[in-house]
Parts: sequence; structure tokens; C-alpha cells
Amino acid sequence: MREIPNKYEWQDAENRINDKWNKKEIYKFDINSKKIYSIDSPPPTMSGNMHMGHAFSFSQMDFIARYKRMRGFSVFFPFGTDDNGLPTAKLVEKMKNVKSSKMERGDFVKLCHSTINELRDAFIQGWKNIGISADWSLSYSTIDLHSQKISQKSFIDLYKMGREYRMEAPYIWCPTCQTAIAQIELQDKELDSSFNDLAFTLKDGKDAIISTTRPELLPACVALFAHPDDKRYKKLEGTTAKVPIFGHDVTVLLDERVDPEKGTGLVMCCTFGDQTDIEWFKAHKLPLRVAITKDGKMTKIAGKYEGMQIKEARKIIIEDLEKAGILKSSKKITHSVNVHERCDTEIEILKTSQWFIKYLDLKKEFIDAGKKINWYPEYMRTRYDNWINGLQWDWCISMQRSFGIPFPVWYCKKCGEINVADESQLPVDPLTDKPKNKCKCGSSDFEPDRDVMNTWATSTLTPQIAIGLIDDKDAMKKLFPMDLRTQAHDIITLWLFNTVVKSMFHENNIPWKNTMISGFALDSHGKKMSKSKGNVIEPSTVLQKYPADALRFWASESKLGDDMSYQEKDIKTGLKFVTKMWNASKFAFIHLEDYKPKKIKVTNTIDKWILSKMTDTIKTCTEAFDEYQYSKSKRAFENFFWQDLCDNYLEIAKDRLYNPDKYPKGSKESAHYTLYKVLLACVKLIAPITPYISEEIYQIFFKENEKSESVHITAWPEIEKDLIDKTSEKSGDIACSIIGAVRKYKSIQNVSMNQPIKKIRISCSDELKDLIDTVSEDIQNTVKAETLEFKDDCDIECNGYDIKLGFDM
RNA sequence: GGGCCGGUGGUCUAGUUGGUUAUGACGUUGCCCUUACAAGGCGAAGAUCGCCAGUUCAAAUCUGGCUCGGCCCACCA
Repeated sequence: MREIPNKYEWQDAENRINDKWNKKEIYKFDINSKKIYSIDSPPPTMSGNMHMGHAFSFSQMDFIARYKRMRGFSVFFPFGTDDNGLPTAKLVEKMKNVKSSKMERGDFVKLCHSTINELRDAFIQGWKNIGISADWSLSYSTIDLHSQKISQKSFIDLYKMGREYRMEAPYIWCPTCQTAIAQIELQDKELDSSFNDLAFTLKDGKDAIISTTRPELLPACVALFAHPDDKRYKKLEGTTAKVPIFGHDVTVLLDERVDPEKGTGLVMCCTFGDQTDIEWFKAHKLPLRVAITKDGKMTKIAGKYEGMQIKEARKIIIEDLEKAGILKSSKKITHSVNVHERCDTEIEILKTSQWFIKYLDLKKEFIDAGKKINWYPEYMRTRYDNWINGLQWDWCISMQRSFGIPFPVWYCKKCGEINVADESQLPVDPLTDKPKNKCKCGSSDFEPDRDVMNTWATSTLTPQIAIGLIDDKDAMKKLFPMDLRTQAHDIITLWLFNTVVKSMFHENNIPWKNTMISGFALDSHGKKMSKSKGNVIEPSTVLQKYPADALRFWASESKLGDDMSYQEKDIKTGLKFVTKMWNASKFAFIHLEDYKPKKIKVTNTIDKWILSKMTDTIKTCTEAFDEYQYSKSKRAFENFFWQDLCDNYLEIAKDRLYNPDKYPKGSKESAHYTLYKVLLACVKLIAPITPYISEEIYQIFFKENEKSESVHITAWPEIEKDLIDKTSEKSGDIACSIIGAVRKYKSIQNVSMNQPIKKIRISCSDELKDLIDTVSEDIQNTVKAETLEFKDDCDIECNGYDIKLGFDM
């Protein structure tokens, strides 16, 4: 045993311990282990700094990883980063001050890769700094060649299964980013607008007034709609109306999707203003009129407005309508519109050619798959089910961008046939590579697919990507399905669901047996942290002032699935715990300096009491961890450690440890045995949550006897049935209660706890008297009472028991 | 508008198969330098458990309605 510093210097300790873990490969995964536990963790997006939510949810999964490791599993815990696609491209454009649209595609892609490489190590360091016990030799990026290969193979397999098709369809389009975007990338934004009533001219010369916020879509108008039950308009069904300014004729139609209460009850349908327009377009087989270009300008059909930006055109058209007397009224409104979350641009719906994965026919299978997964917490499954039940569109996986994983596809210039790459070519870039074979029409003149897959097409393959890192031909057999997916609740519908989809297609199995869903870290007012609100706190800032253990301790407070607000005071609580742990251990080290653990008979009731309580705590912590309830485990541990062990046991045992001669022979040995055993259990029980202080204490004191290189690969404490002793537990509890009463008495008398008292008087039943007899000496010595006697003239309450007390100073 | 989750001392939070005095922390406050810890210890004050109704001998806990907050979805002419 080496010299014990008075204070725990956490900065120094954490660096030293990180080095040790690294050097000794404590978290190295062994595929040949008989017991394997595998974790599919979310690859964080490199386009932002590590934020509190990351620290929060990754700490929580690390609690589980560390617990399982101590339960004897070799833990497969790889770490990925998501550096694929649009977020990275945006970051690079901003950092390097370039525009991908103004660069050679190959140059931009190269710049993206080199930027990722510049940033990657520092980014990952953030996770190392909070003590994540991933096997860092198993790292992947969602854009690396390994991921590209798997992603492209997934595409080819699905294509061959007939699950993928490319089709022209109305889809969400961002005019700024000039790409199709996923529904999940939409955000609601409250914007000012005007709700304009304008007049279409009916065949009989009368006006038909419609209300719209988007008069610039008039050239794209293809019909007018009214509700079938709307008496005002029903008779107009089938008549034609002339579109103001633009002059083409459209028909008045009836459809139940019209809200008669809204505006004038008559609405124009444009291709495309919103989702309903798409539905009408399909249901009524309407013509297509495109008024907006891919870069957000007016098209030729807009006549003199051609080439104008959408908003500019809207303004001028309203002015023109007003001049012409067509604008009947206009009122200012605020309404929410869909914008692209990354650039805040109002989205458009354009008919473009995209790749889709066909899956709407399999809703039932997906819901059944969800039932085979154990959800923690259970209620999160409902979100998954609801999402599937509400699905209406196939999954669009293409984007019109330059940076991303290309589709392994060429189109035959002669016959138009789709030619997919041969598996042996992967990863492939159709822009620079050629197909292995001629087209079946005999031509070898090809046009490459210029799109890239969106990030979700790849990130839904993390189980396959992660397992692919293992150099073992049976890796898939050994690791799939994985044991656990961890993620936050906001992307159940997207990431979790679509991973199940891919897994069902490719492996015909669920991707993992369990899923653990975490909440968010919110700011101190319970609001989501976001850059625009300026309320973001980064873990790196916290770690300058507090140990990683304190941050993790905070993360362990939250019940699984619940959001938690971040307040610095809660991190302080974590620091206080670390300090307490250190000090209590220091006390033990002083008394156990020459102690060698060996099994002895425990003689003292108070020792039996704490050992029995410890057994109880181990049971609670183990059961809680098995249900992924780390916060329950932590709470049980904390109560035991702080209240039972520190506040009571150590205080009671102190006298026996310093003055063993006052006690029967063997008392000191009994205390030594107990103290060692209990402290070791404590260090282990909290090791998953506060790995650094636990490791430090283990290294200084326990390693010598326990042999394992690290506390994190020692065995989780076992329940020893022979330590359960309910009678001693009750005696000990009563002793603590009596000691508490004396402390309170001394406190009210404003005297030091050291102040001796002459006599403790106790009145209680004979049954309780027998229990108290076994601990009376400990009570007396702990509170420095000269005598203790059973008498009937007492009136002070003894908390929780039918006992009355009296004290004579 | 729909789904799921939550509302507990000033602040954060445990407890929800109904049953003595509702857990812990931060903050406030009194005392105490006590051979681990003043970054501490021992006490104290502070909660009609979001609101209303119901079931029950008994409700923080169960039921219904309302309200506020979070996430997801829909709407957004």
C-alpha cells in the first residue's frame, strides 16, 4: 500500500487512470469470450460539438456497459461517428468558407474527408474524457470505406429483393440546399404572412373567392375544391373558373378534405402547395403545373414573374392583384410553416426523381418485430407502434448532394436500364468507376447516378457496420442480434424503426434483444438546449471545474427515459459524493493498513447489521441494473453508503477500532473484516457510475489482495446468503435510532457531540430489550454515555420504534 | 387536433400492485474544530403531492374531466 494523499486530486487521477485503462486494454473486446454483451450505440454527428445530451445518454449506456463487464461479460462496445452527408457538408462549407455547388464535386468530397480527419480525434476525446468504456480500437465513421461498402451492399440487396425503386414523385425539397430532405429534418416555424381573399372568374361571370397565403402559386393552380356538404359551393361542381392574372381555366371539384370553416370554404389546389395538394393531385388525377424551380425561383409558366424569388414574386403578385381589383381582402396572420431545420428555408414540394424503399406493405411485420424487443422503459414501444400505424409514404433515401455515399448505380444510355454494381466492386463511385459488365442490351454507354444516400440509409446499418469491424468469420453469428440499442426518445420513429426495417430485410431478424431509451438534458429552466436559444452548456466546460465522476453522477440521477434539467448544483452534489467516498476510504485505509482478508466469524451485532444491509443493497442494485434502472441502483447504493455506512457504521465502529481492548476478544478482527468487505462492495457497486474514484480507491488499497488489474474487470458483488441476518438488522436499526435521538438531544442542548452523558434511560418491551442488549455497548461508546439502563420514566421519542428514552447529562 | 410521458417544500427529485410521521439533494437556518471528511458533522424550519370530481374505512398512488410542460405526429388553403 502506498502513501495516501489527504485530498483526492481528480484532474491528476483521471489522466493517470485513463492512461492506465488505455495501456492495459481494460475495455478490449474478446470475440472468443463465452459470455458476450453487445451494445449498438448512436454515432454522434460530428457537425456539432459534444453537448450535454451526449454526456447524459452516453454516461447512461456506459453504466450498463460497465455493469455487464463486471458481471463477467466481454462487452462489445464499439464507437462510431456520423460524419456522413448533409450535416458534414454544411459544416465544411462553413468552416472552410466554400460552396459545394461552386466546386468540383471530387474536390469538395476530398475537402470533406480531410476536414473530418482534422476534427475527429478531438471530437472523440470528449467521450474519452467522460470515461466512456468503449473499445476504442473498434471505431467506425458512417462515411468510411467500410461503412460505404456495407451501405452500398444493403442497397444492392434491397434492389435485388425488389424493395427499391426510383420514381418521380412529389417530395419535400429545400430550395436553399437544393436537395430532397427527409421528413425528420423539417421543423415548424411561426412566420408572419397574409391570408388573401382573391377572386376567380366563373364561366357565368360571377366571382368565386378563395383564400390563400401563397398567391405566387396561382400559375400552378390546377383545381378549386369545396366540401361536398357545403351548400354555398356544391352547385358549382364541374364548372370552370378562370385563374386571375394567369388566365388558365380550372375546374371546381368537391372533396371531404376541405374545411368549410376555413377562409371562404373554397380552396385552390396547386401542384404543390402542401401535402393535401399531393393527395388531391393523386386522387383526382389532376394535371401537373410547376411554378417553382429547384433553386426557389418562378418558372416559365409564371409569365412575367419568371425568374423572381418566391417571396419577391408573392409580394409583387399581391400588389398586381390589388391594382386589378382581384384582391378582395387581406389580413395579417401568423402561421406555422415547415422549414428545413439546417437552413431555416421554407420547404417546397416538387416532383423529382428519388430512390425509395418500399415497405408500407410490411407494417404488421414491423409492429410484430417491435414486440420481440424488450423496451426499457416499456412505454416507449407505443411511440414506435403509433409511428408505424401512421406511416403513409415509402422511405425516400436519396439526396441531390455531392457529399455522401453514392448509389452504386448506372443508367444505360441506350435502353435506360438500371445497372447496379457488382458486389466485388464495392465501395464504388459511379462517377469515376464503370460497371463491371455491359448492359443487358449490349451497350456499355452509361450515365452514373449522381445522387447520394441520405445519412439514415447508412446509420440504420450500425449493427452490421459495427459487427463488420470484428475479424472473425462467425462474427455475425456470434453477435447478431445484438443485446442492446441505446438512444434518446426523439428518434425512435426514425433511427430505431428504420434499423429494425433494415434488419428485417437483411437478416430476417430483430437487430437487438433490448433497447434502452434515454431522455434529454434540458437547461436549468427545463427547456431544450439549443444554439439559437444560447442556453447550451458543453461537457468540456463542466469538466474544467468538476470531475467526470461528478458529471456521470448527475447523469445517473435521472430515471431511464426521463428528461433532466441541468443545474450546476447537481454536479456539485456529485463532487461531494466523490469527496465523501475518498474520505470514508481514507478512514478504512488507516485502520486496515496491515489487514489481509481472510474469512472469520463475525461476532459483533453491528457488524452483522451492516453486512446484512449490504446484502440487501447488493440485491437491489443488481436487480435494478438488470432492468437498466441505473438510477434506482445508484439511489439504493447512496442510501446505504452515506447513511448506513458513513453516518452510522463508521461512527459506531470507530471506538472499537481505536480502543479494541474495551471490547471482547475478536471484536477488532470482526470490525476489520466487515470494514474491508463493505468498502470493497461499495467501491464495486458504484464503479459503473463513478469509475475514476472507484478505480483510484481500488488501485491504492484493494488491488494488492484482489489481483484484478482494474476494479472494472473485477466481479460484481455476490449476495452471500449467510450474511442475511434480520434480527441483527433490527438491533442495528434500533441502535441507530437511539444514537440519533441522543445526537438530537445534544444538538438541542447546544453541546458538542463529544460531550459525555451520564446515563441513557430506555423504556420498552422485553422483546426490544433483548435486541438492544446486543448493541448497548456500541450505543454507549458511540455517544459517550457512562451507563445505560432500562427504566420506565422516559418521554423522549425514539424514531420509528415503540421506545421511550431519557438522558441525564 | 392525436399519441406517449411528466407536474411532489424556494429549486431539482424518490416514492405510484392504495395503508403509521412522503425520500434525498441544493438553498435557508441553529449548534458543533468530533483521532475519515469544515469541500465536514449533528439538528431545525419548509409540501393542502398541478386543479376539480369520483371509487374506498383509507388516495401522491386507482378512475373520469380540466390545466400546464416535454417529445413525436398531423394540420399549417
